[in-house]
Amino acid sequence: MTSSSSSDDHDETEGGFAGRRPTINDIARLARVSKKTVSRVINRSPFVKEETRARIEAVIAETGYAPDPQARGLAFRRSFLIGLIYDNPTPQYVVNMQLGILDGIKDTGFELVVHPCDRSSPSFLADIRGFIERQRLAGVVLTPSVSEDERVAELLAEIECDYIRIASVELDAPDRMIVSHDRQGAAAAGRHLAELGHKRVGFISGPPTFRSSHERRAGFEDALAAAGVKLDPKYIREGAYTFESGIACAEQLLALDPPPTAIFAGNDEMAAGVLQVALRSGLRAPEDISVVGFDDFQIASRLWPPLTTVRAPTRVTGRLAALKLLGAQDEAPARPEETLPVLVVRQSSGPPRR
Amino acid sequence: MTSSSSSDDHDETEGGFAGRRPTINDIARLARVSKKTVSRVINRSPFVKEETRARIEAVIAETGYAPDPQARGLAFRRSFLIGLIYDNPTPQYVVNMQLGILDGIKDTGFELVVHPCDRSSPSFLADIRGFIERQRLAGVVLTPSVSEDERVAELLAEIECDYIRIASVELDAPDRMIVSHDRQGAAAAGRHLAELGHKRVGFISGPPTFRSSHERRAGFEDALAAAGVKLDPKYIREGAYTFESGIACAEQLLALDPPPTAIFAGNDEMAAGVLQVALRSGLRAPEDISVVGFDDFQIASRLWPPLTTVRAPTRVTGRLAALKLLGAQDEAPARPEETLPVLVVRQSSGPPRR
DNA sequence: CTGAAAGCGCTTACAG
DNA sequence: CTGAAAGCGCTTACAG
Repeated sequence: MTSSSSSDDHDETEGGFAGRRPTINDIARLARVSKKTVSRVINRSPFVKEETRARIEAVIAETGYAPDPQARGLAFRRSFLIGLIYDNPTPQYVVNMQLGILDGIKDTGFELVVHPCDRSSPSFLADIRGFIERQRLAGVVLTPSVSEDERVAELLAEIECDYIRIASVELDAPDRMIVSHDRQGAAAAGRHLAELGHKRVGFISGPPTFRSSHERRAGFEDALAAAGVKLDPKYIREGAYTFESGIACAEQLLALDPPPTAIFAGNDEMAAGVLQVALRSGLRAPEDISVVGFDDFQIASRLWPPLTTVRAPTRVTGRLAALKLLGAQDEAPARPEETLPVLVVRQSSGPPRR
Repeated sequence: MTSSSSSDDHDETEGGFAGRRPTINDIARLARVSKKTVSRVINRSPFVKEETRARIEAVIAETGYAPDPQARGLAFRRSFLIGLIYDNPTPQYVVNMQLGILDGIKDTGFELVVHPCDRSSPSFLADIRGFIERQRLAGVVLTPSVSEDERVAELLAEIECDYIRIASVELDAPDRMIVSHDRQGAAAAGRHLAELGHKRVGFISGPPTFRSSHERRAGFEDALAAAGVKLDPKYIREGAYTFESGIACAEQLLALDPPPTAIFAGNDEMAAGVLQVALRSGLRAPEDISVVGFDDFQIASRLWPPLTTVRAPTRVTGRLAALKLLGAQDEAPARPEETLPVLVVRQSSGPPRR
């Protein structure tokens, strides 16, 4: 036995590499193959004899070997990082989305890098480009409203960065899109209010720059119409998806004569504004005014009365986006019902007084 | 001129590298130095002649060159990634902390990788270890309550990973700690209620497993005592920093005879529970019961009445943690007042009825 | 089905 | 103050 022929009489199982982690060379030597063959196993090449593969995998398991993502990335000219690009004021959306993406990349060796940005900044596009090119990202997930910006999509196509756009309408090729079903969620809110017997119904939309604003209005309006209730333009206001805009719009709507008996706000933040105005004015919900929101973020159940709202499956959406980005949609398919928004009826909605 | 002596008659300014980004070799060639010297400039070595440095920096600026973090990381045996490790149910805390860390690493070439974890999982420590070693993280920021787990600190020391612990008490060496001043924030809440004239004051603590629970209680109790108000044990309940626990504790406190005229909850979530119980019971705040929270997250101003609370400078704390981790505290020092919690008086607190 | 050579874009010793 | 050589831990051609 020459001194170089083997060293497996040393303790080279887990933690036995003199404090350093095993590398592909260690695995190759222990399994008596070239590192190229170990590489084939790592990358799931089909061109490896079953027996060889088994031997290599045994050594990998025994040593706890994990390939170095930086070295792989350097050779691949592409990192194992997924970027989440967003410009969203709602922390809970961001956190839920992150959790979902993390669900999707779990045990794949990919990691999530977060990148908030400012769509109104002059360096908006240059920032995104720099971020992606510098890190050689494997791909990015775009959430509204960044996802709705065609300049971003064009940029990503130009620099050949894989991406998934999450939006309420199909803005791109199906394999680059996750469509959230805002329209259906808003329709559930419309049916709910119609079923309760409301005729004078108010609506506070999000800003027109968000596609979801239009989708939620359309779903709501269609569902009302289907139940024979007309959404009167005089009961419609344009908000900005913010608490403050909810307050301003609610003040206007509740000052009308006659006022609406119910208000559907485009998101929970604005619904919170409606409730605050109502309570401040001495109105009671739902006796004097029914209020329905959209999102079902934590705030919804903390308000008084607890808010009837539409729960969007943000985390599931994030997981699906990650799986699609990694081309692994089939691995953990979501049940269809998991991807649909669902109406959560709490105490802020009830029949109109008369 | 030999064919290899120079090629700067080609267009090799920004975007002129035939679609590829410039590398250290391109810069070295254009600046007529070795790549080692370019490397010295990148790494701010003092041993470069000023004239040489200027020439290299000019070429870097002209070409838009940015060193590849993966290649640097591979050579350094350490990535340019900062990990945020947390087990925290409050989305807004997480998002604010992320924003702060991103503030701190802006333009440094480092990126933020998020890693939520479950402190109660049997693989908790192994997960963290795997995450750090696999990615060769440059360092991690730990937030409560992960930051308070000595096993985590020991693990990080063992694998020689730099870390910063954010906690309400000095648990570690100063250069590894960012101390949040929970005690002072809670004291402001205590002074506020004492000044309003409350004598029968209730307190709902966070879970004993969080150091902040003790700090907030101590600060509150001390401030009351200084004002001659005793915090009677019968008005103290142990919550869990959750909305539900706030409800449960409030139900108990408000059922006492006589009930407290004011309640300080250890965080906004529990304060929201207190307000919900009060409103549900037909009590009015602040006329029948004053309520004060801690955090000033979005929910605070959405509640009815808007919640008096203590605003913690989470984002600033995150920035300071990142700067400390990168050893650049001096670069953008925070003004001391930026790092202190501040009482935000809204409408949920007022003088007791009698 | 398997491997030896060259290379990804940087840095660390080591010289000078 | 500057550089040539070797190496970080992988993968991509290219052979066989």
